[in-house]
Amino acid sequence: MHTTIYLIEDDPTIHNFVQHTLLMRPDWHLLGLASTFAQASAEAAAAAAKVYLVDLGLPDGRGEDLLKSLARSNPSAELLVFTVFGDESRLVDALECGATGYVLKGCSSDELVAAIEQIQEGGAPISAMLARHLLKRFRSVEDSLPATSVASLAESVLLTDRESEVLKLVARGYVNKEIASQLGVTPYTVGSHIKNLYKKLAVHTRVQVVRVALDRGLV
Amino acid sequence: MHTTIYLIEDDPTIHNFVQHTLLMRPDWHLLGLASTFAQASAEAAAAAAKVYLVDLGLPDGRGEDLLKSLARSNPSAELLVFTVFGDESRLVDALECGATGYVLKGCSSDELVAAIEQIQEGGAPISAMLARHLLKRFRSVEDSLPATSVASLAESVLLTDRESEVLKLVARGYVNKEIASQLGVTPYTVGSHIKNLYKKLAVHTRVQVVRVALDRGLV
DNA sequence: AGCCATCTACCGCAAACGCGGTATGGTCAA
DNA sequence: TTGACCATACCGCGTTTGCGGTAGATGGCT
Repeated sequence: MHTTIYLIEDDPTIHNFVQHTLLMRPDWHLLGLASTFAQASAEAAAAAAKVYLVDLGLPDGRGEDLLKSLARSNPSAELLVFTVFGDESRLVDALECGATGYVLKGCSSDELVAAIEQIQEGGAPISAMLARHLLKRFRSVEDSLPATSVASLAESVLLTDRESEVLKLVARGYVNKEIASQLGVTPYTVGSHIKNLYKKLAVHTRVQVVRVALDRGLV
Repeated sequence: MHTTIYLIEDDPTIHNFVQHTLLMRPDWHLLGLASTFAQASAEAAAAAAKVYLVDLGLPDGRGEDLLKSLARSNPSAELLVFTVFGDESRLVDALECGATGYVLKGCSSDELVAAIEQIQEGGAPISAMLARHLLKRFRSVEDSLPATSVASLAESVLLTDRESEVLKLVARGYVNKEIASQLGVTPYTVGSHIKNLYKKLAVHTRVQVVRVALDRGLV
């Protein structure tokens, strides 16, 4: 079935992931892409896609506001939110703003495809993934062995020992210099670990790291 | 009883608070004061005070390290930690480093005096205050009517509506610009509220704000 | 009417952070 | 032995924070 998709997302990693995923479904077409709130405001509605993938964490505006205006201007479109572990509170806001489902950053390509299919069929890809999310907390690791054909972001949510350690200290409120002296390394190194944590967790600030840490029971 | 005290703390608000408090006990003498880790390392041990009040959040070093060295150099001294709501995790570290008690930032002068008395008598002012801390969560406000003669920090932990709102949003991971557009004010205003929050809560970073928000069940 | 708390807004400055790099050495498995 | 992964360390650059001010507008309380 001929489905058109529009992506609103600032993170290039996600761009690649989505484009990669769409290779699995040649009948789906990525109509366009906006990297900023401004661009999305100007172009997204006119694209008239059937499915909008909307990131909440744009650099220059709130994804929630985009959802609201898209819900008004394109009432027949399906709005799918791109979100992260630990964003439940923002998510409910987003659902109130017109989203009918969400996709976790860190999901596999299969999951993204499934979510888009569900939403096309009138479903709301919410509870299934939320269940999956809750499940993840009570499960250690092994279940997602190399079964996915496309490089997924899911693989990158496995943190190294050092990263977990740094994550814990960040969540406790230490600044980089303190963490460094506590671990006996330089602040540069701590910065590197945090940088990698951000990539893996798809977050951009330390407070968001705290929320992930809470989700994982590391505090 | 002639007691000598040495204060290690960078926050001038706390300096004033302690000096004010010591007016209540003319027989107690503030031997000296260090505002930085460096100064404390150089001068604190030589002061040979009976009681050391040590802040954990020095700008240029970890209070925990000071505790360790003081415990070695001045084994007969009593080490009292200055800490904040939400610092329980750091606190246990501190206790392992040689502290025998702690004082909450935000306590009243009476409480500080009581803690110092307790520690002098060989007690460990820990569980009593922890109990008090837990109690505070399940109690709304009225109990600390103008009974304390000295301006205490306790009065300042009462947040305004707007501040609570901002606190919640900070804890959810929003950056100032997002909070501003969400509340319909400028980022400057958000900055002002956060500035006041920091003063009231005696913290210095947003992650520490998250911990306070958790303590108060605001997330 | 005066006072005080609150919310708002702005400024400048220093520090910390976020993000893009690059690079080296160690370990471990293919 | 050749990758890979990891931990470490460093740099530059732009943005955001943290913190010190000041100040107008409002609304309530005395």
